[in-house]
Amino acid sequence: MPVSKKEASPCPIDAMLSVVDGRWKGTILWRLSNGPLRTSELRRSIPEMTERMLIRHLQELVRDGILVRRQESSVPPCVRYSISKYGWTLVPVLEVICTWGRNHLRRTGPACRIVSG
Amino acid sequence: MPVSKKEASPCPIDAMLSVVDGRWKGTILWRLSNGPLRTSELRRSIPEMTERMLIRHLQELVRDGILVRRQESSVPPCVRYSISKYGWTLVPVLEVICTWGRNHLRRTGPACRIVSG
DNA sequence: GTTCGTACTGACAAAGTTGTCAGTGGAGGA
DNA sequence: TCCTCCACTGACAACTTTGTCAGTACGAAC
Repeated sequence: MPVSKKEASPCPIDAMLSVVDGRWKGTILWRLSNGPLRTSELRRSIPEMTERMLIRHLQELVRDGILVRRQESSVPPCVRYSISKYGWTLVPVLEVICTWGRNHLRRTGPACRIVSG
Repeated sequence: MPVSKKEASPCPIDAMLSVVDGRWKGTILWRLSNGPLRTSELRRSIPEMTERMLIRHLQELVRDGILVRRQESSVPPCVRYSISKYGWTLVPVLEVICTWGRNHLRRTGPACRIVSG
């Protein structure tokens, strides 16, 4: 069940976009850029997102090497997601994207609720 | 008939991605970053893309203010698309995306055919 | 006078993404 | 005992995006 639509593309732009693309991936990465979070913490911090989609996106980000999944073998289970070393190379790119997007919103839409809020 | 899926989102990352997202938008922008092109020139330069999709993406990019459409009132019609002044602010962002993507492909996939080719 | 090229539109099918719902197993609380 | 929490899976419906096909108007080439 892939979440990102693109099959492997040889275009670097597509390749990059396929990593962050997905309805909630950007948001998830912003949340995690403040430090590791448990699955349920992430879910509660993005109430519009369903648990199903969260988990699907998390799995893809882990597959792409952007996130690390760490599980404490306890009951109830405790799984913590964090941005991997490789994932951190993506963060400055997201910042550039965000800067442009913020400016773009000033032309068209309302202020941001996710990043500056 | 929207091509980009996202309704207006207050998140700047989503806002930026909604502009470049779409199966062929990145490629179209790369082509046009070398100078204006006619519709048919663009179509021929990206043979995997159908004319229908090209036109839909072009219209969205014009709507978003990224491209400018200039029509010479001649027969047969001659329409030329170019990157707008505002659109040029997007190009450095695409370059950052491209750089990361190229590196990402080195971890996983083959070399690029669209940008470096 | 039939076909080609140009830049498009509309209707619709196919494919891809997201959302909904139910269910897993075991600890802990009422 | 029943219910909740935790992190997840599977089946499938709903929606979005992409692709296919036909058709428009006009002139020019053959």
